[in-house]
Amino acid sequence: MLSLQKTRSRDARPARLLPADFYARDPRAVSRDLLGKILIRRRARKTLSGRIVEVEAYLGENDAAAHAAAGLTPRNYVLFGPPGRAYVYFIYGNYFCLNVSCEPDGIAGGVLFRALEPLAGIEQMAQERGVALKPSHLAGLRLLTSGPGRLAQAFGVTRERDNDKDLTSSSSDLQIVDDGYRPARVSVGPRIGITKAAADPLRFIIAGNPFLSGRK
DNA sequence: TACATGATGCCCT
DNA sequence: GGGCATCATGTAG
Repeated sequence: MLSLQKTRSRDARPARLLPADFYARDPRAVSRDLLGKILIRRRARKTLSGRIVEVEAYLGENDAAAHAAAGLTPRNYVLFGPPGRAYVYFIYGNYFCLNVSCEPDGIAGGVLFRALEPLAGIEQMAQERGVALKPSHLAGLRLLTSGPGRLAQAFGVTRERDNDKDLTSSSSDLQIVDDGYRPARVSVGPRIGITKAAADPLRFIIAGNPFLSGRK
């Protein structure tokens, strides 16, 4: 049986807000370095947070699977803009997906958040997801943030509310911070749910983490 | 447990 | 009008 909260930091080290230059790099490098960082949604009543355990890199206009491959459009302009901004898109008529823009301003690239390990605000996440939660039950917790559509819903992410939001601003209600945690082992494999460029190893995971997306 | 399928709406051609 | 960086549910084994 896997223990819960495998990645909860024991350190008292204060969390550091990731700056824009962290994202102003190749999405593959950003992806690897985002594993283990913490996504935070600050709300009036409660703060939600989750450890990043699975991401995918989407490259520029030469990546056939990337939205940027279509060239600059009203939908995907954030990918071409400054680094560290939220790119949110609507998919399959039901779900939003959250990305962060990479590369310097003018160059396209992004990272898709595919799975988090819930850390704080779990009751609120369950409410957003509309799931009845049995406390400390792993199968139930996995339903909250194990998948890109799920984590966006759990964190209340929408295109209207969050698209083009600056994740590197200290005044932002959506941020990514480093609390000093470092993954024991990172694995890389093919991206999920795509047909073009499907073989490229651009999916990055914390190996063995119980909150990865997909069936167990 | 594994796989197939329907729901659902926006964007781009 | 086709396709889509998904998820929940149903059915078969």
